[in-house]
Amino acid sequence: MSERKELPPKYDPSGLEQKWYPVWEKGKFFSHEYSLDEEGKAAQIEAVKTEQQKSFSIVIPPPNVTGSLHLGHALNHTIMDILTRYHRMKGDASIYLPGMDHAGIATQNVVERQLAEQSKKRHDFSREEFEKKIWEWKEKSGGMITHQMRQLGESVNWDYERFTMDEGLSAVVKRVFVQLYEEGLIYRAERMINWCPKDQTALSNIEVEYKNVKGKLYTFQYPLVDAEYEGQKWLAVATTRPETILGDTALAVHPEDERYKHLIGKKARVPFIDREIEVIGDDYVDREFGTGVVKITPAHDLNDFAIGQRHKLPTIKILDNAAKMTELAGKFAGLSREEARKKIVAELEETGALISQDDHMHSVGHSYRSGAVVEPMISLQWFVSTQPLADKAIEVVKNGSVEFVPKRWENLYFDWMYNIQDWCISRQLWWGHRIPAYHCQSCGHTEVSATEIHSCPKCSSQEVLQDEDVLDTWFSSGLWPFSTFLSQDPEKIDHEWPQGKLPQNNALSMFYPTSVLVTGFDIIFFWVARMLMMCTHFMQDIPFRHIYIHGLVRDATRQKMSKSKGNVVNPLEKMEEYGTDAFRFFMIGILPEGKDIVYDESRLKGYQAFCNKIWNTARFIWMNQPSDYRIPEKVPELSMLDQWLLLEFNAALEKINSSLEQFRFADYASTIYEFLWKNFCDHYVEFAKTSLKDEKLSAGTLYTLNIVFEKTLQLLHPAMPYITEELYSFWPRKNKEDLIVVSKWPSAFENLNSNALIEVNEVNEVIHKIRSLRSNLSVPPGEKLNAVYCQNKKSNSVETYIRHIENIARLASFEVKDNFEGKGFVKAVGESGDIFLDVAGKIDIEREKQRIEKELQTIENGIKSVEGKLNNPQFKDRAPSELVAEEQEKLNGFRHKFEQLAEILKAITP
RNA sequence: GGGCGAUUAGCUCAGCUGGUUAGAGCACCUGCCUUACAAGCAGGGGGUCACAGGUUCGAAUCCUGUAUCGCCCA
Repeated sequence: MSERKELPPKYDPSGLEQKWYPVWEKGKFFSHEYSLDEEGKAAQIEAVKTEQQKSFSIVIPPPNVTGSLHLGHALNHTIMDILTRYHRMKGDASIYLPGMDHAGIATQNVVERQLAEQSKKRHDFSREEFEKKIWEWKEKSGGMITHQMRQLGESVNWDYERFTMDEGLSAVVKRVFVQLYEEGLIYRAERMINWCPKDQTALSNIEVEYKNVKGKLYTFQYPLVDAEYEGQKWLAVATTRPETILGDTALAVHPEDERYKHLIGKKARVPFIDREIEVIGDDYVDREFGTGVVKITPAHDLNDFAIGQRHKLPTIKILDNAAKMTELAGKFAGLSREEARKKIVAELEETGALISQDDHMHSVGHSYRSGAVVEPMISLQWFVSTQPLADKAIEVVKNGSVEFVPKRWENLYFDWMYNIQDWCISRQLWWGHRIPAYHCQSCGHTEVSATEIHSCPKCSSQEVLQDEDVLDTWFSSGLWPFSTFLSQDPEKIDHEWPQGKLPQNNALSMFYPTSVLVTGFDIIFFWVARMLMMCTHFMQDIPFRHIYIHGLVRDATRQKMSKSKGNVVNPLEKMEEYGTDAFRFFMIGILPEGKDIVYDESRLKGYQAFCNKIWNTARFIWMNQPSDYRIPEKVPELSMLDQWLLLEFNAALEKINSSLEQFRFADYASTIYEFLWKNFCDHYVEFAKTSLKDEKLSAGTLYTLNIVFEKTLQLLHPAMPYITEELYSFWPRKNKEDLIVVSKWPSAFENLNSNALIEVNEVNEVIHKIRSLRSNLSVPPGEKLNAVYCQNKKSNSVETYIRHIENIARLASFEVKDNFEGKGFVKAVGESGDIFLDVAGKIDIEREKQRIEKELQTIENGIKSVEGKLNNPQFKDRAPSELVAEEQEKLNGFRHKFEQLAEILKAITP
């Protein structure tokens, strides 16, 4: 007899992660270069997929290198890993590609803060020195996320790990920039942009978050020159930003505003500054707002800028890059915007020019990264001309090449795409991809080139300097779905691209387009839109087939989780507390369809209990079979009970397959939860306790227990990788050395008798009815009763499984008879027959009466509802005839049951 | 102001193409330490499907309106 290792008696998740992850990683089982051979054995194959093989690919939405995984990531990553593990087991050439983006501002901030601790600043170093410091930091501390990803069990291919600043990806960025420039889709110009005074850089529109802020609406006198309004020499003007008065270049009124239209063309004088400006008419002005007169500061307000352009107004820049007042602000020069506002309001008040100041809620732009109030400014920056790119990106979603799941997120996408504005891509940072443009100091020519330039191609001057700015991080993230694969061969990029040919390689042809992008809706503009624009343009093909959008994880009170609120949950802590498997299952188990997710830890506890249940199920099987047991190659004879479980397994498998194909993860989780707990444990294992003692049944039972449990582990594996790998290693299957991670996804059992479902359901009903009666009548659990069963329709199972019923329902005897009358028996009416239970002297008649009355009520409701339908002549005419027949059948059933129950009620009433 | 979504049991949610006596998990109540599991087993209670109309033989499901809540854009 061969020795077998002992299955530990208690489920203990700790240690499973450390045990299995290195095995998977070192064995390269996450690599598509591993696949299954014909016998289902893991084998190494070439890195080229076979003809028949499908491919499945996911590139990670690159997390920020300074970050760590929060619950949102944990959810996101669990979903991606489930999909990848599922497709890998199905035999698809699968890759889940990991990596991070360089997060320009955030990373630079981290290192600047470190320098600040040593009382140093970025500018104390050269650009090269500073970049070197960031790389050092990245090597040392940037690995937080990869550590967490291993803990979470993510089956990513680490050989393909990418970073947006890698050599290969940087080469792609350069080539892309040059090509877009040559196509006229990148330009440099002075435009109104969003400026973050704290980080001292331009931002794109979507990096600005508008928040409603309590401010004040100041109304003050604006002096008129050679004009009057209602006998006064001034106009009342309202503003939320009095400090911008100094940069005013016009006053504006609505051209049809009867109050003011006669003033159009007249002059006003800017307070504090001796400058005359004109009163103009523009229908942008809202007559209802404030006094109906607005001041126009084209240099510091987006709308004012637009008006300024229409009316050819000068722009006067009164704020500098640090949001301090410039020389043009006269005596206020050097003050911050906040100080200047205070002073100006105070002076207006002193001179009596301030009419009122009222509390006012208004929307103010803040930098998404620093939180500072963003200053709209005119500035020389680089832009992507997005319209032509957006047209293609809209088209591929319109024509169904790319599908959002759930579909309605398309609306948000289209809405944004249709109103897209040019994208400001230059950032005044040192960390990022430096713009490959060179400015000649002598002739002013700008040359854009992927290779370094040392002399001006126009005037041959040697004084050529590379542009100081770097590109928006999302410029490189937008290329991620193909740059990650293309960067396999950095040399190819430089050799082949300049010849006008987009380089190809194996990885690209195998994995592009990727299968699905998994992300939160808040990121649709950041990644989804940009990836679609850039990839569709450069690859002439979509970046991904599906975009699966999930909600945000909120706390139990539906608040967004944030550090400042202190309600963040650290996924790593929860994984340690409950086990990674329970945590992962929890993440998808609570995932509603297209809604935000409410974090409810009691569910997590519940899934830990589920892990325990899985473990104990394994132990039950383990303890009830010989130590040298092997699942036989030849299928033994299977009873109806066995076939019932196999049929239930098939049903669960089908539901699981379709759930995963349709990204319905909560359905996947609940299907397997229910199958294992209810069908397998509560019903089949209970039957098995009797079957195993029966010589005729035991072989089939052992086979069924083992084969179904093994396959159930496989179905569970994508969601719960660790416990399934651990238990699989104990399982008495054919190829003992194989790992579940590369095992073959189950297919349905064949050649089954579908009557098993009906027959075993009948057995289950009989058991349930007896138990229910016992409980309702308060029969003590130890009391063994006699029972008789009269079937409506003859079937074999009930008679075959008398012993099972006796054991499970705790009966002294269970007999099947054609008809039965007996004193002291209580009768229960079931769908498939009547049950008589001998409870002479043991029952509580009142309770039983109440129970029956209640049941009568339910049936009566049913009868009424069906009768209503059948008595309606229109129903009979218009409803499909099968349905009418079905309803008639139902009614007969109800009536029969009703009569019988009424009879029982009469019989037990003294 | 424009758009999107939600409202089903105490809580979190299923219910997909209209046909159930409206479901699940957790919570709750009752009984049980029955040698796989008390992180368990068995039994049970609990809902006018937000409201009002409409379409239909038939509505939780489709349409219109109202209310409340949430999100996005301005």
